Amino acid sequence: MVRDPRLRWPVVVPDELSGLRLSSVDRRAKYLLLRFPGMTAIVHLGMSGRLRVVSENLPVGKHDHVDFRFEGDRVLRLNDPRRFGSIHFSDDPVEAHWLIKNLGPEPLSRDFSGEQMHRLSRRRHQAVKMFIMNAQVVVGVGNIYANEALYRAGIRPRNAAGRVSKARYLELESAIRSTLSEAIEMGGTTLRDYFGSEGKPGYFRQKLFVYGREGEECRRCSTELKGIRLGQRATVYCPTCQH
DNA sequence: ATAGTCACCTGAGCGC
DNA sequence: TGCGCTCAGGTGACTA
Repeated sequence: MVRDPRLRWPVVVPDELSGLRLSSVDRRAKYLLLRFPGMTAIVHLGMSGRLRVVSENLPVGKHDHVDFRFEGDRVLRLNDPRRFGSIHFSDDPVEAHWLIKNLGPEPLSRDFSGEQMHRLSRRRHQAVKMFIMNAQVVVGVGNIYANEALYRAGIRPRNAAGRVSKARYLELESAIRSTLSEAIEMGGTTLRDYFGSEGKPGYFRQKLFVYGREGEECRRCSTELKGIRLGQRATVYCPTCQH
């Protein structure tokens, strides 16, 4: 039941969804895949989206845009203040969906490698930070984790992707893996008003080396961390530890 | 084809 | 207390 269809794209629910039983929930990149027989809901939470299972009697709150109604009185309720999220439905295999089909490898899978990043990056002048935030290269690396991974790998964000050596891409691969694994372990990163599924903050913020620390001292060498903008996104690095 | 910019949206935070 | 401004972020669309 769509209360307000105005998410990133207008929400359109196919009639055939009615009566289907949710069979499983998967994930691809930052998309949640709610699998129904013959139909998949592709849900992105954007920046501020939350899904909660509540009673249908729970008063509808501000920004409660969509309800998936289930048996009994339970509903899966989407709340998304900033409306950067989205919901699509596909009765074809999701791998063929336009949002999914061009996505790069999962960063925690064996399909992801520094080797491949190196190969893909040849002759590219784009900044390496933008390169690893490109979902066709690897998925799941947003602004915060791109900053952190580059710090861990000792690479300057502004370096041209095509000039980063294979050895450094191998470093970067493990930096991305460790950064994301640890962040997941700690429940993600809470900044400002952004909270996790239980309404609790993510504690990875305490382990950030550079993100949000512009002007503060590098935890490793005490150099003042430098802030720049890259692709219109906040970028922070240590001029001493990262080259 | 690649690279860079724009746009979407709301609430937090800040200066006055 | 309130007003207005800036910023944050994911990612497709657009421009050059």
